Amino acid sequence: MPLQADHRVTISSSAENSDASGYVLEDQAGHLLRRAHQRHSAIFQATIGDDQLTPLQFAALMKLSDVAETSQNLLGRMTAMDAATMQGVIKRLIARGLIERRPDDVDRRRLLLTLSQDGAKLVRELSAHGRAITDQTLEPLSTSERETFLKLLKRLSGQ
Amino acid sequence: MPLQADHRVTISSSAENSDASGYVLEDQAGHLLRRAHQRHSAIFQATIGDDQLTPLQFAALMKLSDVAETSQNLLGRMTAMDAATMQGVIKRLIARGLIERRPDDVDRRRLLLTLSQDGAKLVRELSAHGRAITDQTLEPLSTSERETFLKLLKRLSGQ
DNA sequence: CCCAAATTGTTCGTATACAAACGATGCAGC
DNA sequence: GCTGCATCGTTTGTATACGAACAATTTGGG
Repeated sequence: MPLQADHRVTISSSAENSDASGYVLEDQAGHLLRRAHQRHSAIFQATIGDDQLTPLQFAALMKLSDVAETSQNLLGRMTAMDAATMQGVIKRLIARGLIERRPDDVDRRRLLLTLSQDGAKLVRELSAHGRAITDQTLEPLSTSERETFLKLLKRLSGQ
Repeated sequence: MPLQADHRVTISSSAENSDASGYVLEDQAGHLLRRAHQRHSAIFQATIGDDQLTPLQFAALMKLSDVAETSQNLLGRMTAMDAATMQGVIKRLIARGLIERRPDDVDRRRLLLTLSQDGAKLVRELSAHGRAITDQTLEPLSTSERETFLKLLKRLSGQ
């Protein structure tokens, strides 16, 4: 059986018969969430205005600007990062001088984190970019569709 | 200022004033997409019935069962994986004996991929699990909400 | 007072995710 | 026929993502 020209794709007989397995990748929630997330990451990278900053680092900084000081573990839980991931994100933010860390006098297992002055400054500078990123991510939707989408997405986020 | 008991969280004054920066992490599309995707990955891991299989590998297998044979590059594009990622996923699927690879006689830059017999068998066995995963991911939504959500999510996926 | 269980944070290993660079190959235009 | 550009796949490096294991510390119950 010769392969088709150009793309070299051969459709299997089950696909020709309206996909007998009933599994269309393009319709699966997981696949679509991944793609939507990838598109969001690309918008973030193009819009944030600091090519050393990643979405996770930005989330940690923004949450720290809300709470002023918190433990590393709690920051991870507030930003949906597990302990190993949090450790790496914190390490890079400290290396950039954007946050500071001190042991908790009361519970010596804990480390307490705060924004440094540079971190606070960056947060003030990039907050508007953060909102623009969300806006651009949701750009294909009308105002009421955005509301509906976010409401449903929150229910799927386990929060 | 003494830290609060238990969680050691101090709310910054901007947060007390209804979050002056206007950036609430929990309301951002990017954050919510990430959490929804994490929840999906956890459901996948718990439901797929093969703890050596990852969502990306499963997607590649399911797409290959549709198309019978295709190039590595095209498979990557059909499953939203870039070339470097695809290379790693393919390597692991070949190592498990689930797919086979041969050079394209017509265009020697290309490699052509197909499911092996073991891969085809695994696809038959796990297709239903794949549909169950999507079902469980969308479980918090009613039927009409699912339809609405997927429609909107597709628009945000760039497809 | 002791001990088991839990919590916090680090490290390791594996799997994406993707930009950038590179080599091999193909193609179109001159 | 040659060349520039594009495509394909690999490799490298960095950043998550997360399970598992470990050490240090805390806590509550016996």
